[in-house]
Amino acid sequence: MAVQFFNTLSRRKEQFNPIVPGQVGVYTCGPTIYNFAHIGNFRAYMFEDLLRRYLEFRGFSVKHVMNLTDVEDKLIRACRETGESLKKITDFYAQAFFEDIDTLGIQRAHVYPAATDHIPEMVDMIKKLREKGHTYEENGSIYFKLSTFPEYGRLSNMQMESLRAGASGRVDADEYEAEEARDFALWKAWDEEDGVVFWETELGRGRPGWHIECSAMSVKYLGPHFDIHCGGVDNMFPHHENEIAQAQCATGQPFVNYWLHCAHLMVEGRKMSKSLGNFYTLRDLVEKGIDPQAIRYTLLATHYRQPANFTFEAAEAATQALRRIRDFRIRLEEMHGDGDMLEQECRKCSDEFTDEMDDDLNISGALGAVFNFIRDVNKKIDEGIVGSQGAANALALLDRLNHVTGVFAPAVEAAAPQEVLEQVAARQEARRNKDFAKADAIRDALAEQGWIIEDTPDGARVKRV
RNA sequence: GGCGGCAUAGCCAAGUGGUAAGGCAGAGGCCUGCAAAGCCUUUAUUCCCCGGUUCGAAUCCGGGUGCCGCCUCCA
Repeated sequence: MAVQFFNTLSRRKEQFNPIVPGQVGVYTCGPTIYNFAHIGNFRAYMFEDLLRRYLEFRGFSVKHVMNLTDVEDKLIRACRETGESLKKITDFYAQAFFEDIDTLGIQRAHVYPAATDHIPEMVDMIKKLREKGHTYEENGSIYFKLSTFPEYGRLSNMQMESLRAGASGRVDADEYEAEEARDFALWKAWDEEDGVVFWETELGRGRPGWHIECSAMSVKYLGPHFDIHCGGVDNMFPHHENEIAQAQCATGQPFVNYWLHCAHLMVEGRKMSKSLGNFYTLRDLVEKGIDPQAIRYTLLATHYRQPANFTFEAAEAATQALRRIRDFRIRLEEMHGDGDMLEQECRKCSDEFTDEMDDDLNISGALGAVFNFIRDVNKKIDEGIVGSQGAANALALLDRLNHVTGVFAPAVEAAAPQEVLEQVAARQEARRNKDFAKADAIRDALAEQGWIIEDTPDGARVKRV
């Protein structure tokens, strides 16, 4: 089977064929760095991470670009309210963002273009749009004239006529300067509220509209026509529609072949919101003592187009699932001698995993295949027929699948200190002497210190709780 | 008002016409000095509700109910 993705443009699964065989350009809408990202944001970044890793697993060479929005209304407000410079705020939250994606094991994109580093590119694109008659000016601001782009609305299936101006209640249509409320700003003229946040350009003193950065930067780093563009479903309209309008009108070429959109995350069955008290940043969850890998697992385990529900019970379940995986690896590492090569099990697992993932990244099915593999191999280990080579084959497979998912890694934990090992030895001695009361006392004492003792035919195994 | 998504066991969640994956939790058993880990059995006669199509539907169609997203800058 070939890789298939659900393309928002066609609303169906399509076989994935890159423009240049073997190479894939991926652009993903990144964070506005004005605050710590919340776990809903990370669900989207996790999906994009999985997409990129799976494409690489399937042999594609991927170039991944993710923008950082570092100039925008909320940021300017933050500057005004805190008195800090734009750069100080964005530098701080950009660093926090990178720390967070490292915590979650999300691979770094190849390029993280920041909007403020690409003002000339944006100005350039706006000039092209102006030359081609797609813009008009009002009070120094430049707007995109939607009526010049009949294709508008194709991605989100929105009929322009049906869009009610200001329906969301967030904008007072009367105050809007655009000829039509649907038109969007390419360039915003400076006003007093912007303070020192402005650029002097050929377009006048002002700042770019939000949408233009993604068009300008994606075209710069991936070319006018590239393969995949991702984002959350909320970005579909108007942001991605606007990107398409800007890019296609400016370059005269088709823009993106596959649009992939990630559904939202709910928390404890409700939409995440501060007023409901279920709004969490990654840092909040880590502070609660949840293993970042378990957070990764939880965010990853639901198919990306499915609305997901983050619960603390699910995070606990993920913690236990990871324990099962890690314990399985420990067992494999202890295998020795000749025995079953596990070739059949490995092939079955690998094939099923790939088939599931080929089908629009069906991670749930793929994880199911791996857990079936774990059970089948555990059974053979119980039968005592697995040797070191078979175990090595199984571990190699887990490593390969870990490159895709990041959840099949061995536990990262410090080796037991000497004192603990001495206690373990003392317990073994007690057991040999049938002094089980003493042996159990030592085990209980170690448990209180966070060490689990498991007796195996080859001796005691020491693990962190 | 318009457009779209979702509703599967206690929890998370696959499956989208052929008789309910997987993980966690629970129960019983094997193993163990006892545990832990592992394995086995078990846990939804049923997939939000009501109709319809079909030999057959969780899966298709119609109508409800509920939750979620978008409709100018929120993943």
